[in-house]
Amino acid sequence: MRQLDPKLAAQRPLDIFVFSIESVQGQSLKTHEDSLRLLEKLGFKVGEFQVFEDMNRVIEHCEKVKNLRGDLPFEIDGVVLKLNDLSQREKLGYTSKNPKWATAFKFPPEEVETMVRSIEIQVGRTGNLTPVAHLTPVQISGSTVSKATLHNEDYIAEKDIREGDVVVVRKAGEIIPEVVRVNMDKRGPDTKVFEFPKKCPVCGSAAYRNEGEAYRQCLNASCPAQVRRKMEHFVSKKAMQIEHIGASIIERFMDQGIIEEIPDLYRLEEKKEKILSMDRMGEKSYQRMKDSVEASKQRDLHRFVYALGIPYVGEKTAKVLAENYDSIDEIVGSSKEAFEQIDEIGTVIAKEIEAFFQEERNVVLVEALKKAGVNTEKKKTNTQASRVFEGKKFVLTGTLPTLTRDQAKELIEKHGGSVSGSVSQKTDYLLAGEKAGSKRDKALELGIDILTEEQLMEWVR
DNA sequence: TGAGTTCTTG
DNA sequence: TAAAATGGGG
DNA sequence: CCCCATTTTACAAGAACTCA
Repeated sequence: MRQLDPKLAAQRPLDIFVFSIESVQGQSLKTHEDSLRLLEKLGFKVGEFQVFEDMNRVIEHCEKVKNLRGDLPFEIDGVVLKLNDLSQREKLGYTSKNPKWATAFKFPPEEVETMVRSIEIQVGRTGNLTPVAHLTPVQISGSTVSKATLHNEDYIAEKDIREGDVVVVRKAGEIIPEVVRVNMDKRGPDTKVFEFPKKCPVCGSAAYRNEGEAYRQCLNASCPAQVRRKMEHFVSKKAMQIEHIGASIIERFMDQGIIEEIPDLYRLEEKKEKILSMDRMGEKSYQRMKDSVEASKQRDLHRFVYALGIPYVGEKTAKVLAENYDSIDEIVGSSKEAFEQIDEIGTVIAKEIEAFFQEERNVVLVEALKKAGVNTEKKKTNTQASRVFEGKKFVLTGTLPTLTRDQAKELIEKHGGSVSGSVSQKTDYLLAGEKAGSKRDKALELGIDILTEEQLMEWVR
């Protein structure tokens, strides 16, 4: 489906099951069942569903579907269980990743045997050493598996996984390869217990493992592997979102001495000659990278905080920090006592943040980025407003439940839309409240979408 | 200790 | 992991 | 025009760890 030319996609024998409806105008849906019935009535195919009152029936149903799996004209990997009552759903809400009102019952994944050719050690952004099994490639549920993570030292020891072993592999959730166990019957006579390296495989410095911790870590902050991974993290989509610079460009540029550390990304023009002289690097590639780097100077504070790669400061915690401080300088100048006062930040993370900014190198990094022109301050609400209404013309009518007309207008304009007085062909949306009159009729006649205040708010959120 | 996040992997 | 888009270079 | 390398993106889980 992912085609630039829709005609190409249209040629493919595609079909759709609709499984959810996000918002409807002029209808109040109380349950998920209602919404599916409505979709059916409107002519959409919906996935098969059933409503249960009793959890035991739900379990029975999952078992039943499991047995039906092979008979279906399409592949499934499980059954989705959702709370039917929409108001109850709202009460449960979401974590930052998942709804709390739905879960999936997954069928046991297909298991296949293959051989562990070698166990390689990778060094991550934080210095953690993670062992990865390189396998003789095998097909499992539709794709080729050639590697699988072994997590850590203990995991290997517990399952006694050795190079040369025949192992049972499966794809958890049909995606992530996992080594389930060793087939001991097929163990060769001269396999050796895997010895986890005590040195960083990249920089050779001693790798320590703290009491009670799972990972052995390379503590050398200048370890090339770590520097590289930190840079990948910095440019990544959820961090500074520098497009067209990925893992392999970073690696090649580092090998060529074009970049050594993160701030060098902002000085590509100094190395333009060298970049262009590289294989498969032309003016266009250079310019694209340059433009992306330039654009990254305008990212909001929370992205910057996340991009720094402070231990345990992921996306969520970065946002929490950015809500509590207006700039990176304020964060750098703060203390662990202050961090601890913030909800969701405890003693451990507070200490990590403080320690991070006590490192000279990290302060230098922040200063260098600031100097390069990277934004390190929280943007004002009006500049960070979304542009969801860009180019859209609105007309207001009736009395809105909570907003005054002026407030609604301000909100629409803040998000890039415009408001006009009367409904015409050019109108994109009618925002209608109580006692909407002729404008509403006109909008209906012209087939213009009619929004409630609630839907408008939903949109800008 | 349960819930949620981070970190890592293909 | 797979697949499409993109640009470089032959 | 074709081949190739690179990026991007969706998919997703499990282990480790923190917070409260």
